[in-house]
Amino acid sequence: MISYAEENYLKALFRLTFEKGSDQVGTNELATHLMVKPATVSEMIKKLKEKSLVDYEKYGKITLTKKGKKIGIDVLRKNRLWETFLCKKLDFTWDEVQEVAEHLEHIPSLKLIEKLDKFLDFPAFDPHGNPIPNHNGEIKVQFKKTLSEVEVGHSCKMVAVKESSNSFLQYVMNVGLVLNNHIKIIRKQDYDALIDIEVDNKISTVSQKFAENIFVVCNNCKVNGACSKSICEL
Amino acid sequence: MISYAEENYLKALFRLTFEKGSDQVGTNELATHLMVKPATVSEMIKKLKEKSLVDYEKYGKITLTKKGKKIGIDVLRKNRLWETFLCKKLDFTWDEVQEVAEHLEHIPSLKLIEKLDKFLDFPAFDPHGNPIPNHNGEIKVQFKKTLSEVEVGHSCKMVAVKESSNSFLQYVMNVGLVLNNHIKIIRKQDYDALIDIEVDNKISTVSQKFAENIFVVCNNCKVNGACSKSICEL
DNA sequence: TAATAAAGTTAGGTGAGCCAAACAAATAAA
DNA sequence: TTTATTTGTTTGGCTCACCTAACTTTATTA
Repeated sequence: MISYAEENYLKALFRLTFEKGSDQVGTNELATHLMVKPATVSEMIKKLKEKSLVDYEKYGKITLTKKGKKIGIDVLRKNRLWETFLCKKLDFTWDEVQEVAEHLEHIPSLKLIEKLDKFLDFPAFDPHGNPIPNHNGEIKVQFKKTLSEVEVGHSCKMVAVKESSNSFLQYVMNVGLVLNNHIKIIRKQDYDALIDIEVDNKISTVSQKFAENIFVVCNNCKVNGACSKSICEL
Repeated sequence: MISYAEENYLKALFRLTFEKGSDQVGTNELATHLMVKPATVSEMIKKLKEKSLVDYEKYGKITLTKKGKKIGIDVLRKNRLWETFLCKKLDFTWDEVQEVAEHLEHIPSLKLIEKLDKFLDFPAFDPHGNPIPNHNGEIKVQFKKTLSEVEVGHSCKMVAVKESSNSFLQYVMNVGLVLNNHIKIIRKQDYDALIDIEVDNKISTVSQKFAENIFVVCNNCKVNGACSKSICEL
């Protein structure tokens, strides 16, 4: 049996490794992410190792085993399906869903999540634009970059947000940005790194920090020859 | 802050008092209902008393305070709304919902439950025919009796089930009984208390025990002059 | 390379919620 | 009314997931 806490550790480990592109996670890093103390992580990792959910040697790095990774992905899948449900069916705004989904993701029922997936018509992306793992644990990956990387004069489409804090999400809404909006880079200020963007014929000025947290796919500048999707298998 | 366990105690206390029609609950009785040991109940009741959620004197009976009752009703409301959701939207059968709803009922978000209520179009009864408290904690009560009380020759309509065990619910389905089905009492066997009932022109034989767990409203025999509904206020 | 900083571990402690076993009170039966 | 039974309480102990404080190892930098 996997507890709520263990599920959270496995989800966090998967997210950290997936987003970094490296499967090496330190205990302090994990502690920060989970908002617990490093001592607590040391203990928990010991337990997860005994259950063969992570590989770990003292003073080394944590890596998920296949079994642990599967559970982490499943929790992430549940999280994102519930977020989608809250937005699409219950009219939550996207800054309201995270807190509730953190709880819903731990409801233990395979049938529930499969039925929910069907009810939502098998969505591939959640309200923040993040990919939703399918029931096999496969994840569609977009060749996205951050808004800050797009060159002046080029256009792009917002496909996801990197941060998920309420304050950031509310800020994004205030700028008038919505998922799939087209954005044109009008100007970049060398001096203070401010960026002028055009959305719906309206020009706004945003900071570098802001732009680093907006994911886009770019029309002019293909990555790897295409902006399409690939699959990240378990 | 109210924990999952505390919520379960308050829900159980409310259900026991509501179904018995008395607000006196013993610790052993509660322990049985919650499937924990009496020692555990004694401890927990001490805590609930400190939080002013129950009234209790040593070796006496437990009664809910107004505050405790409200929480109990709210948990029951969540439970029944989620059950309705699972049946109506996710195509769960009514014997599958209880287990999952036991978890969903503890998701802490007022907004969630109000939006869910609206999404389901403010249902007054759950898939088992049990009343769903509204957002003020008011409960519609039907003047129902058990199938076993209906006289031979009389007809009635099934409005709820008393038991909620999987085996019983599956049995009910196998007999071909569905909520709101009309049932006619054909014969009662004095010797072994078996009852012949007619449903959809099909005659089945059921036991006394079975009939005691089926709630009906009766066409021929009015209770209190009517079969309509009243409101149980907080 | 030695000193310092950062990262990670261990030991001991906490509250929640459960248990078994021993005990005490209240109620029912002889 | 005395005994037996049921009901309820207390004590000490368990696991889980967290903590602080002290310590050790590894990495960095002077």
